[in-house]
Amino acid sequence: MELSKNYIPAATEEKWNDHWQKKGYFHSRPDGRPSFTVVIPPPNVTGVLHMGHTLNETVQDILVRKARMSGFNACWVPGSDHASIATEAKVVGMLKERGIDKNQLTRPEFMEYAYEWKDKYGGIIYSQIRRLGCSVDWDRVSFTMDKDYYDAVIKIFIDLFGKGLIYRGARMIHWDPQAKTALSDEEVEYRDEQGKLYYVAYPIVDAKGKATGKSITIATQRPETIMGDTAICVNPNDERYSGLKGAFALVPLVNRPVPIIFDEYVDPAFGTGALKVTPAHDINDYNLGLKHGLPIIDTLNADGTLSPAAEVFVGMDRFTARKKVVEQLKTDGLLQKEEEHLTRLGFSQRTNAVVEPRISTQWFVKMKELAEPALRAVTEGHIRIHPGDKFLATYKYWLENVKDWCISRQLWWGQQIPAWYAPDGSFQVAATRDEAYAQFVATAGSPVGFAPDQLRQDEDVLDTWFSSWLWPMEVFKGVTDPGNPDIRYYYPTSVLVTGQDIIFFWVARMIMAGLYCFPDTLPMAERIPFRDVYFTGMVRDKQGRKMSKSLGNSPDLLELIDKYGADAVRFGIMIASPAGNDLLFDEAALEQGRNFNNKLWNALKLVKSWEGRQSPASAATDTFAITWMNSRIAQVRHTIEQAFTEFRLSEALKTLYSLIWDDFCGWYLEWVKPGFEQPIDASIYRATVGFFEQLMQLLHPYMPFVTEEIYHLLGERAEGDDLCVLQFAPVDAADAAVLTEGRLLTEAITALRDARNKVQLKPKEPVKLFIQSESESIFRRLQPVLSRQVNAESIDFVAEAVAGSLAVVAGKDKYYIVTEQKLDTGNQKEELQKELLRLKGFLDSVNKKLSNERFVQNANPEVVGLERKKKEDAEDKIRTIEETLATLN
RNA sequence: GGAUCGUUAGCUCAGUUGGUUAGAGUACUUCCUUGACAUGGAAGGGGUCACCGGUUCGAAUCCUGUACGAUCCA
Repeated sequence: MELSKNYIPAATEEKWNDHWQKKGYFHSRPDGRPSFTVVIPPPNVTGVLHMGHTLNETVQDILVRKARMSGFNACWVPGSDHASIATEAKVVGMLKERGIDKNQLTRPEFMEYAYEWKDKYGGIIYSQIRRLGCSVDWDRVSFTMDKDYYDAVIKIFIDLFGKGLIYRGARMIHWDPQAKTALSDEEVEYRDEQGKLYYVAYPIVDAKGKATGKSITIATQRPETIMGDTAICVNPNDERYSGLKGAFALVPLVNRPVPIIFDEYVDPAFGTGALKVTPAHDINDYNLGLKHGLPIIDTLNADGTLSPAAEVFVGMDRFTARKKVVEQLKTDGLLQKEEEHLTRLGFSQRTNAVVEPRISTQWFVKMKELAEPALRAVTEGHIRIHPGDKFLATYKYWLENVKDWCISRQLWWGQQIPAWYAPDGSFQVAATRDEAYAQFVATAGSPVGFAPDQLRQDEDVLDTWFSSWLWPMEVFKGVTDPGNPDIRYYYPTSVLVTGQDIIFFWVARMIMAGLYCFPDTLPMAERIPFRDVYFTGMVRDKQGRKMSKSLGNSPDLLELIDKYGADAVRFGIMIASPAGNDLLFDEAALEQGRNFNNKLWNALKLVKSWEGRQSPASAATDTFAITWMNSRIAQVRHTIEQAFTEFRLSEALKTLYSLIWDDFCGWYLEWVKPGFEQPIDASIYRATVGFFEQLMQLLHPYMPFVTEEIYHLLGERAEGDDLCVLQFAPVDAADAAVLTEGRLLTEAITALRDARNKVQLKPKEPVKLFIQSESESIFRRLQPVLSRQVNAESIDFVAEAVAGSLAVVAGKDKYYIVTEQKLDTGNQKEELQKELLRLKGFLDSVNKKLSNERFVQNANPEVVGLERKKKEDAEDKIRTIEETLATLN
């Protein structure tokens, strides 16, 4: 078969995806093997995979494929979440384009459109996961709005409510005026914005409302909330205002007298030291209001326009109203000055609207009781956070300071809250209307004065995270069908791979939910949702900026795969991705991946070209290359195994890359390569194919397509003999002596090539080589390889310098190159003298250490021994160079 | 403002409990196109490990502080 000049990924990727799937390799069902379970962090249905996902999915696939090839029953569950705010916004947008107003639709009608949207766009994510080569179990795709999943969410809600862990109440919450819904604390992103501080004078009046002619000046960033003021507050220790006890201030624009109150909360140094108190629109003011018994005047509507309570500018948007209020204050002569002010504003994570603090009746989860065991699960080591517990402190801090979780959202796309209201406003929590009615009857103890169909279900839905926190359990039906064979086999899952940005949103809450769902009679180790959490870093662009839609700096995954191939994309993102650190995404890394594919491909071409010209195996064949390659592979496999246990996947890949490129392609293949059109010994050919297969197997988790392709091209495979399920052989022990000899050989080759290079001796020009060494017997074994690698037509061993030769020193050995070419050897002496100087400096430093009594006394005996060895080596090398220099004079 | 982490070659990063005069990749320089691969080969140059001080026989590594940067939280 003719192999193409370069590797063409597109030709193989689809083929192997189909093959693996047809074979059902990625489908898992419980059996006698240990399980290795991973649940995908569900990307939401609205989106496409960005580079952050790509990194996450690649890491998971590497772990899963490695486990699948290592005796585990690997199960990777794919899925997506319904992303209630984001999806609803998209659906509303779609409706708008069709000229439909959401408010004119019934809830079921809206849901129909939402599902239509989900069916159309929800699949994009899955096709991308497939293109990337992810070995997920497609028979287990889960979605947070699936029937069972929906039921699970409702069940947990009812359960938590029954235990008093969910309550309904009026609190100050974060309000998204664009999506017109409440948000949890975590859904608010704070950013610094340049704003203005307005200094406004409030006339002072006495208790009877009579003007005193004086005024008090406050500084505010939000003049549009002035109409909601119900007090002015100053610090009791602030002497400037001590005369105002019992006085009142007149709120501008609405002329309402409000009391002047005193509280140490106020910072006298900020602004004027006087604070306007607007309990309806600021969390701190709200708390002040509670403390001082102030009335609450809510001057904003749900959509962020001014409400009738504002009295002025009613119906106007809050930001327009701000300008209008400022104008009016100017007209009234109450605006004293404006100054620039840097302020931190909260934005809705989903709609980017400026969030309003708002008092609202919502549903909350009590977090304290859930947080305590979740904290213990980590601090007691049942769950390990990687890398290096970098996030342990963050995790602890959040759990120790956690506030109640607002879980109701004023949306339709999501699980509708199972609370049923009677006409009098009282409610029962139950899965169905009938159950709720029965509960009303049971609670009343007598017939109630209304019919079941008069019950009204709560209009609101639950926060998406209130469904995704059940993910590791419910993808195996652990909530709706507890104790089923799947949940018993796959739970706890093995490792969770995710971004550090959702440590609170998701990771912490999953741990809470996992511990809550299983009875605490079970040991904690069986209740936790996963044993290891691996946080990947953030993917940034070349300049270190976050990748974001607004910057447009996030590349399109499918385009990258088209351009470089899925394997190269996986390689590029992994090689640049030190454990847990942010990675600067640069297409140059993908190029490196593509080049690596090509290198593998060309090595394949070379090996395949030998297939047809094997000569019968002969015992006399030199096998140093084979012994050495064997040991190198064993050595690297140890390193890789160790790296995997520590989730240092990038490092493992680097090691493997170097083993394949440098050792296998760079050295080994050159060492066993037959001469032009010469036959190759059959045993060497077989060994070479065997090494190649092993290397492809090791690389497979990282680059599944090209390795599977090469594995099949290397030889005829029986049905079902596929790399992706080929089990790893036990790791051999590496032979240290052979590795040392290998180093001696490669160092000799490099030194001799360097010497040739420096005297402009063409590679094609053959030389006679003489070696003066105490390791003669080793060199005799290495002779065939060495002579070919440095183009020596003969190698002889000598006891002293060869006259008229080019002398080369490498380590403790001396080499003499003899050629008929006229050589300019002028630099040779200088080079040696430079090296001599370096070595002498080194020897000095070693001697200094060894002559220091305290070092010899205090240091570890092994370390002292090492220093003595260094001293001897350095002295040997110095002697070698000096002897050589002497012959040059 | 608080907390956490970081600062090593032009760039991106390794450097595991302190112990060879600090390593990769990439970029750069020189040479090499006939037989796997120029998406390549052979070789080379490049770092007082942010800064100050301390602990130690010995510090990129441990400690105090400074500067700068990042992230999270308020």
